[in-house]
Amino acid sequence: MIKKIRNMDYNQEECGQYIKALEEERRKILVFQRELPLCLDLVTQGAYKCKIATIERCKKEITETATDNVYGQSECSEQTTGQCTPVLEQFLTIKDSSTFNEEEVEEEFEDEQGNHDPENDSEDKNMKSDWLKSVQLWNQPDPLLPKEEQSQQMMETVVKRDESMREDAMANSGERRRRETERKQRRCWSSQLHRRFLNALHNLGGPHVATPKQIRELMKVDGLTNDEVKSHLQKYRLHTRRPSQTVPNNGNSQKQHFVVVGGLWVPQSDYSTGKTTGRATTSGTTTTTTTTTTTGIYGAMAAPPPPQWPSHFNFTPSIIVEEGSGSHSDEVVVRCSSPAMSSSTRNYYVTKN
DNA sequence: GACAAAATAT
DNA sequence: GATATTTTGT
Repeated sequence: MIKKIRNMDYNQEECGQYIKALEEERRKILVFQRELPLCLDLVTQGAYKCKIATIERCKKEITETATDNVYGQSECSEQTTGQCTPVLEQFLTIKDSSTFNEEEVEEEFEDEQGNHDPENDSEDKNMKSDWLKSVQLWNQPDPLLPKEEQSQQMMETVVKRDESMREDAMANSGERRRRETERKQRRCWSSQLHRRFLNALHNLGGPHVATPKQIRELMKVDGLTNDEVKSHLQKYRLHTRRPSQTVPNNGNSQKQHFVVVGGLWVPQSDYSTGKTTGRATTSGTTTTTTTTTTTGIYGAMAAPPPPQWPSHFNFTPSIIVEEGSGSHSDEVVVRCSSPAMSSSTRNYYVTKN
């Protein structure tokens, strides 16, 4: 008897381990459920069937044990039930664990999504029962139907189930993707930050020589990422690139004018107002194109800036002053906390002098 | 809807 | 790292 129970426990343990392993694999595959829906299906089924098998075996064993007890009497009536109870518990927990694991997986999603809608629970359960129903349909085809139709039905069920699973997987992965690819908060390039950027750019020999990484390192701004610098640099390069002749700038006295200082576009107002100190001397790359008159300004420039770009910045001489100063403060880092503040430079490139 | 900035993908 | 594309805010 005890031997029997031990044997049973052993089998359960063995099967439990197997289930555990299957579920582990299932969890792993779940990550690739979109690519491997069938694998997931197989593993899930494997675990499920294994559980069912264990449950059935346990039932059988229990029945046998009960029968033994009834007829074999005394021996271990209390002990046996005492030992059988955990089996029952295990039986229950197995079932629980089967549902639990699905829920666990879902919880993982929910955790990632961060929003768990309790109203959907009933729906989930319905869906689960549907899933189980389909399994049942699978295993127990309508006895009234002829064989071909049964197999047809089975196939349909399989296909349907496959499709629904794939759809689920798609939906989940889509949801997951949406979560994963949630956009980071926009970085606002304050004038100060941009100044640092320009400064670094200048130190590195101009926008076409400097690399994002170098720039970032030179800027020494906490939390600033390569990507951000890269993006900014791209925009900068784009805007400082030689534009196609037709700059709708002519006669627009509203627009600010710019000059090239050391390969950097600087508003003429800043550069020509005598604010520019000390610069002009450094590296060989420094080509100070002196300012011209308001009208001829772009003619002297290698690449006139687009009407919009730097006009939002105040290219103050502090570009040079900050040079080499190892100090960096977080104050230059501005995160657009509210949507209203984000995006347009019109709003957030404010001079902080 | 156009546009620009910033983020993200290739 | 450079460039293209997408998303986002105005």
